[in-house]
Amino acid sequence: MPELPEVETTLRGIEKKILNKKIISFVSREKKLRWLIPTNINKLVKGKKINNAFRRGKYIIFQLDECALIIHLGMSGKLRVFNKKVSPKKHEHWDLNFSDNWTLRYTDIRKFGVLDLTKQNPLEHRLLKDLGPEPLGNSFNGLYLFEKSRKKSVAVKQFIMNAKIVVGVGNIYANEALFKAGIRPTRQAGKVTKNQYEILSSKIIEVLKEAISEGGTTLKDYSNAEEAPGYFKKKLEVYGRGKQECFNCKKELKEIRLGNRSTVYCNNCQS
DNA sequence: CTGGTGACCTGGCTGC
DNA sequence: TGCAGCCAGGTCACCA
Repeated sequence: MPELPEVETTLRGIEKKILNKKIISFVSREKKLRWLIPTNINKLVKGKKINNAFRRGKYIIFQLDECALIIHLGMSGKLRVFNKKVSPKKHEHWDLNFSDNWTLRYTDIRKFGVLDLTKQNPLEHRLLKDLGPEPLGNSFNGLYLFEKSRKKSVAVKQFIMNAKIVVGVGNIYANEALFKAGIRPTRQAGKVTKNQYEILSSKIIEVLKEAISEGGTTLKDYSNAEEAPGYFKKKLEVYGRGKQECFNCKKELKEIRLGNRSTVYCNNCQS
């Protein structure tokens, strides 16, 4: 499901309902998502509160006293909050229950998501320690991409989707940003010029910010913490539009597979 | 090191 | 209607 804007939207939707409230229980109905869910979570979070909730890349982190929960939504994960008794349905894998009767519930059809607990600094966790800069942070820019990409033969689309280079750019927004920047996704990363990386970095930022302001992109089943869809889909220019006409030049958009991901671009507008 | 592929899961859609 | 095959917002593990 979710790229950075969807994770950000989810976090904004849940945080005010869960911060600084006493946790009465953690309940899991599934042993394993992408990896095993630690069996000691309830013991370690019960009676504590979430002091801080933040996003790093596509991970959501809840910082408690002496431990942190690390959450990733995978392809189909969702978090939502509610304050009435709702019995869990299929694929609703875990709940965090608070003393004021609010519940945070995780749903994930495909179980590619992650739930882990660490007593260390969560940013040093094995899944987080090698992540690249935040695209909406101040260390991300065209010069950074240019320098990181020298001598790399990988396609520029796979390059910007690599979380060790920059976090949060998934398939939808990679396609969109490359279209806006006029760069063909198949170009070797090391052959994209500094000037083009300046444009590309600003388009990545632009498309992510706009998607956040629209509440993310709902293709099939993404919904935020209040179960509302995102509206960015209406603004997609290439993703999901293979063989349709380019909004810019009216020629037919090409759809190929790159690194096993569907990739759409305009052969005329992107070079 | 790098790039490429398979793996993890479930469900929806397409086409025979 | 049935069923096989393909596809999906991610990303890690493993191979050459």
